[in-house]
Amino acid sequence: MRRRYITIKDIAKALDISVATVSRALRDKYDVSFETRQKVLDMAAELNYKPNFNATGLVQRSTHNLGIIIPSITNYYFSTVITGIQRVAQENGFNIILYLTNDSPEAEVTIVKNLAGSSLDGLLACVSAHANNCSHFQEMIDDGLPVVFFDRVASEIQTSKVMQDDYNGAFAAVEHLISCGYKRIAHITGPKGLFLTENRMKGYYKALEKYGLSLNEDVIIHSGFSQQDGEADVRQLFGAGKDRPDAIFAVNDRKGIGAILALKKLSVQVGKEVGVVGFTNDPISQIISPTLSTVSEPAYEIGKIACELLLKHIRKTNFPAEQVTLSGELIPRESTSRSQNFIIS
Amino acid sequence: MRRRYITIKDIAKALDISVATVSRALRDKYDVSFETRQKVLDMAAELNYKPNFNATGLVQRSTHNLGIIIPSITNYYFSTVITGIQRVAQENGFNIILYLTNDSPEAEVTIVKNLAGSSLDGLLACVSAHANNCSHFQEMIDDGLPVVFFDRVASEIQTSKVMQDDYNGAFAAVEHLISCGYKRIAHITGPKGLFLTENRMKGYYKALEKYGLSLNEDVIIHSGFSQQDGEADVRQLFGAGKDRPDAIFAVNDRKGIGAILALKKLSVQVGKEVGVVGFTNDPISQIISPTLSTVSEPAYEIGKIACELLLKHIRKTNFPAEQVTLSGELIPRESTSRSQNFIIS
DNA sequence: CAGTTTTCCGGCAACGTTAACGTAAACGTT
DNA sequence: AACGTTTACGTTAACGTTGCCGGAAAACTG
Repeated sequence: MRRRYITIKDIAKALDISVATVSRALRDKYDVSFETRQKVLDMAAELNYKPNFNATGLVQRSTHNLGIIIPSITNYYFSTVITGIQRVAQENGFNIILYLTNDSPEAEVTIVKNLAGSSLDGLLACVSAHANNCSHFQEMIDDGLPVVFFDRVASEIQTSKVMQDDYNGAFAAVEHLISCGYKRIAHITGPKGLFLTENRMKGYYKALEKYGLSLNEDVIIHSGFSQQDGEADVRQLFGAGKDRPDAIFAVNDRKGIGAILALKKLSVQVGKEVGVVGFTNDPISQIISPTLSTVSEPAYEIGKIACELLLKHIRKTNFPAEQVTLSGELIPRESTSRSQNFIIS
Repeated sequence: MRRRYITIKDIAKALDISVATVSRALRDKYDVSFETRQKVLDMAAELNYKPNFNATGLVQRSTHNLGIIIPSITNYYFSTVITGIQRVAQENGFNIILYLTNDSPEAEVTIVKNLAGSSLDGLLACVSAHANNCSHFQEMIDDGLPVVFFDRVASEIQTSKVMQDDYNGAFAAVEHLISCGYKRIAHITGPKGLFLTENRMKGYYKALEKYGLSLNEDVIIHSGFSQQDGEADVRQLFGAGKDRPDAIFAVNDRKGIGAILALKKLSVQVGKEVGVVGFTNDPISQIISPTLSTVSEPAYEIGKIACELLLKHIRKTNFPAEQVTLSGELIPRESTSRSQNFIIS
């Protein structure tokens, strides 16, 4: 139980006017003269008045809180998206409340079901990797809570979504590998069923098709999104008795990093013997040796736009759902360069 | 303006009892019979009742929101601390609200001053790098808002604080460098005046002193905490006409990474010629080549304990301030190994 | 100058919940 | 049988704010 704060009643009493007038004056609305408004503002500043969001929220049926549901924040992409969201939210006087699912669908459902409806004005969501069902989000929307998806979107739900151009990004990545002369290109990707995974895979297929390379299901591995997953995938691809690929397209940089590390352990010369390209442009991709070729993702921009869209949904009921796709850029680095000579350390 | 939610009034009306009884039944308190409690619970489930936090917050003078003020979240340490905080908060039914200062003292002051007091039950804070004054935090505390500092603490403020053992960690790092035979050890550190910076510097001094190495102010550089700062510091240390150091103790891994990259650009063999040790045990320190020796920080644990302490302050007024120091561990890797041979890529 | 409009302000109810208090019925006690 | 106790509920007043309505005073109209 906190100390009592200054309220508009205190201001009203101090100036011997009514609370209604104070309220209007503070919100700069109709029906209040210049002088009284000035007096109220001065007194509010003097008493260090802070509005009580619980009270305003109660009467206006709104808090100024936006929820963010995200698998984790300990990687470059997610933390940058959140930074973008936070920036827009702060500029517009909204708080962001963070919920972490740890990529567990059960945790996600629990969190969403427990979202006390009234304590949130809107929701930004990135679905967990192994989600098989998104009806809990649909329920929120039916309840009248605006929801905007980013990155890992729930394709079956009709609402605004913001993502990078997974299809064309993947296409560019694989096209780049092909243009470097790699022929047998593996794809280590995320869980099946995820829209993001599907789209990057389609780009991969399309590039192979365009350049007349045969599609080989053996070199496509579905697993999680972590560095460890990347390492394990490569160990599998390069296991004994396998027909080894000469290039790897990883669904993201973390898996690409894992791939490079695993290849180095296998004494494979990355770039020269086996090309690797990732997706994200995580700063770490410039630090690893050899540096990792990748496709940049506008993470900050995605967060920013997602939040802006959510605010539009909040401010205007029945704001039509928009689907925004931001394009990235291919960034060739050493991991797809055959000319250089990298020594295994 | 959201759709109206089910309230306890609806439940009361449906069962033809009073709202007070419903309220008591839902909170499992005194003065309600087993049968009516059961009826209320069933009806609440049937109607999908969700409590309105604005209303409870208003009457109890509390929300279930904890604020986190932090310079940024796009690095391993901070995002991991937040993950720890989030976990504890979620388990205890608290939300966390994120505020980012971007290491700008002005932004920090603005954010703290605008924290609508009534919308927060407590505050976790990590002060910005160039803060010269922490009176805005003191004001919050005087206002009755519990505040707990973590990592970068404001030493002059009397409240609970959680941090790693900067002094002994730094001592261990420098002692390790000395034991590896490095003699002229530079220290690239954070801004002056920060408690964390001071403590790590004291550990550095102490190790030099213990092993009879002379202290040379020329090889101590104060700057920011980023990788770029680390690179710039090394360029300065290894500039023309300088008496070059043969080892670098970086205040954190990001600067250590920057140092390694800069040294590689200068064609200096890291480890063999110049040893580098960082602080944090960021995963990236195992990915860079050569891998970076470091002192681990229990980031998740720090977040967890900070949040637990804050909850204690919230639940019990005048809970005595505690100062928790967690010890890390020296992790020697290639960047301080003279035997190995690293080729510059 | 009477009548009409505008300006400015106060009173009151409401938002959903809880705490304090009141009370009727049932139960125990001697 | 008369009294206190306990149990289980209802009534009411807050919490801080805003929206609606009404009304007095001031300003404008012809």
